[in-house]
Order: sequence, then C-alpha cells, then structure tokens
Amino acid sequence: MPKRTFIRLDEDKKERVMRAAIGEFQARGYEDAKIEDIAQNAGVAKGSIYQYFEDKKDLFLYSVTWTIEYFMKMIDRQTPLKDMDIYEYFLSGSRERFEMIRKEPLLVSFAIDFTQGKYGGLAEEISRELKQVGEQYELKLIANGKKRRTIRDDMDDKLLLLFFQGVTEKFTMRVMEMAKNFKYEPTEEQLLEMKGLIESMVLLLKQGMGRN
Amino acid sequence: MPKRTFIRLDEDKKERVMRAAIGEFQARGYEDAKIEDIAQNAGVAKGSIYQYFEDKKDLFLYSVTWTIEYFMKMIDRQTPLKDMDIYEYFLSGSRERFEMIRKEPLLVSFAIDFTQGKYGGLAEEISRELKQVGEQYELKLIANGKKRRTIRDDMDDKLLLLFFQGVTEKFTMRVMEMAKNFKYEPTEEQLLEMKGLIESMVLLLKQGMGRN
DNA sequence: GCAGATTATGACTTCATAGTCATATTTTAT
DNA sequence: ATAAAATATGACTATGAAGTCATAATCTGC
Repeated sequence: MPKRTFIRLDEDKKERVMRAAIGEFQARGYEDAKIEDIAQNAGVAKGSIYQYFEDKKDLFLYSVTWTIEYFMKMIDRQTPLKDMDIYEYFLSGSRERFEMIRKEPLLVSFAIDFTQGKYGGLAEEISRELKQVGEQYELKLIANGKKRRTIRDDMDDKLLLLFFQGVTEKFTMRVMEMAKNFKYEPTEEQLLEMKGLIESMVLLLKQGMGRN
Repeated sequence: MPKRTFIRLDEDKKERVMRAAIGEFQARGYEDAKIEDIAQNAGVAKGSIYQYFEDKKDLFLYSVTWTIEYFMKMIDRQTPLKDMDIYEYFLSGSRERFEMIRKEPLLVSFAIDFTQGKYGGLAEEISRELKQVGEQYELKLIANGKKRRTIRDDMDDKLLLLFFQGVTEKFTMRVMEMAKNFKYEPTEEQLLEMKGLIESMVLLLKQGMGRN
C-alpha cells in the first residue's frame, strides 16, 4: 500500500509515477526494473519514490492494483455486463479489447503479463481474484446458454469454459499484435480485416460449442 | 555456448549441472537465480560453473538449448510425425504431452515458461525458431485437412491455426495442472477422466473446424 | 510574513551476488 | 613414477542497485 504522502499527491503526479513504474516493469520485468529510472521518467527524485512507497515490491503491487482499477472504471462505463449471449460477449469483448489496446497499449500489455503470471508469484494473489471474477461470469453465460439452447448441453461447463478461454486468450494476443502495427489511425481496410477476423472466430466458436 | 571443459565432462555431471540450472531458473526466474545455489545443487563449486560457461547468460541460454534438444530426442523416438489428420495430431500430442509432464515435469515447466516469453527477450530467438517449426507443420496439416475434406475450407488457414493453437495451449496448461496433482501413479479413474477430457476436446475442435 | 508541517532531494550506506584467480587436486601420457 | 595438462575450488573483488537520511524547498493556516 502506498504511504499517506502518495495518496495526497495531485492526480497528475500520481499518474506520472504510476505510468513510469508500469512502463519500467513491463519493459524490463520486476528484477531488472530500476527505481532510479522510474523516478527519472516520472520526473521526481529517487528518494521521493521511497516517500511514496515502502519499497520496490510495494510499488510493484500498487502498479498492478492501479491497472486493475483503471480497467474496472473503463469497463463499468462501457458494457452494461447484463445477461448476454456468450457469442455476443466474445464479440463485444473483442471490440472492447481492440479499443483498449489502441488507447492504452502499455496498460494492456502489463495486464496481460501479470495475468499470465510473468512476474512469478508476485502478482499472483491479486490477479487470481481478477481472473476468477471473469471466470465466474463466463460460467454463468455458459449455463444460461445451455438453458437458452444456444450452447450444446452434452458437455461439462468447465470443459466448454476451457475451450472458450483458449480461443479468447489466443485471439486477444493476435489482436494485440495487429493493434501494435497500426500505431495511428487504422485504415478502413485494416478495420475491415479486424472485423472479419472477429466474426470468423465467432463462427468457429458457435460451430464448436453451439447446438447444431 | 559452453566452454570446452564442460563439453568434455562425463554425461552424469553435465546432466546434474543442467538440471540444477534449469530447476533454479524455473523456480526463481533469471535474475533471482543464484549461481552459488546452482553449483550447490549440482554438487560442484561455484568456480566450476565459470569453468564451464562464460557467464550466467551463457548458462541460461544453454539451459534452453539443452531442454529443446532433450525434447527433440524424445519426440523423434515416439511420433513418426508423418502426415496425420489434425485431430489425430491433437490426440496423440495431448497424450504425448501428458506422458512427458509425468516423466519430466521440470523440463516441461521450463519449456512452457520460455516458450511463453517468461524470460523476457532472453530466450526469444531460440524459442521462436522452435515455435515456427511446430507452426509450419500445423499449417501443413490444416492445408491437407482441407484437401482431404476433414476441415472446412471457407476460412483462412491462419485463422484456423489460431483457433487450433488457442485450444491446444490452454488445454496443455490444464493437463499440466492435472498431472501435477497425481504425482505418483494416476488411478484408473483419473486416467479415464483424462481420456474423456481429451476426447471431448477433439469433438469440440472437429465440430468447430470440421466440415459438417 | 512567520512557524510548523509536509514534501522533495540526491549523496551516501548497505548488501547481495556475479565474476575472478591463485592454488590444489586429479587425470593423462609416457 | 613423473611431469604436464586439465579440472576443481572457494576466498576474494568489483559492481550496481535498493534503501536511508539529513537537509532543503515548498506549502498551509494564521
């Protein structure tokens, strides 16, 4: 947890510090990240970082928390997260992610890294929670889909989830790569390609998990 | 590259050193791995490690190479790797991986970590090559599947590959977790569960990518 | 415009470990 | 059996980054 001093800082400085930290951790990994560099990039002195946080680990953990909270706010504003069909969920999720990657590539990269356990045990606890929230929701969608007869009911929910998550995760990575390529505004053509990709994937999902 | 001294060592010592190194890197990550501990676990002095390798990085890179070569030997011995159907490929691949995880959990964990880029840029070059070999083969299976009419031909090969890989990777992780749980001989029941899981997954794949 | 509180700073200390090297031990060749 | 070559060892050095702290600058309320 950050110290009182950090909490009372004005938003602008807080954000500068957090983005500098996240950028450093994302680029170099926890061990290689240098507090000195983070301070430099945030435009403060190294000593200040230690007025804000207990130690390096504290700073790292708060970087994770900060990122999660950032996305929480984003998502709250966008999706109503009501009871959707799982295919809609994939569709809107993919689009949402695509937008986020374009707007906040750093935060998305960082989130993917800690979700996938790239920082060893460090971020495990916090990110496991996050994962489970998503998972719970997806399981609900699957159960509802079965009732609604849009999902085959001859298979275990857990297995269907595995299938769905596998496709989703890999696909997210793909979308990330594409988004990186067109740094600025994507062309009409690229947007169409993206759209086609997403829709084809939905088709594959539907075909696989759906009741045919 | 290891020094001449290391290459001339007897197999037993070489293996002890490599397994100690891999164990350390896998458990603690590159930066946190301590040469002293590796030496200790291999039953040699710290100085000896530096008679064998240029530096820490050299040792790490060779750990990756050694692991890849180990699996190459394994796989060569098992699968004929002829022209299979992609569903058979998934099936036999899953079983093969299951066996490997039980036999060499450490090496598999390590391989998964560096394949997924957990060591930052360090292992990137070597492991990208490995990935591409697999990918090339899988693309061939997809192309053949289309000809043979076991795979739908209304979709891009790359997209089908993405779909296939997503499912496969996530599934491998799941299998890993299960294999960890029954450390010793799996019970009859557990083996059946495993078998069921694999077969259900094949069904989902077939349904999704297949020509229906 | 002053005093007390808060925040900022970077030179300095501490600490851990990568990497060295002089010496000891073992192996090989004759 | 002996000398030369190869290998092993761990105390020692060098390095670099985390974390400290005394002091300076800034802010806040009166």
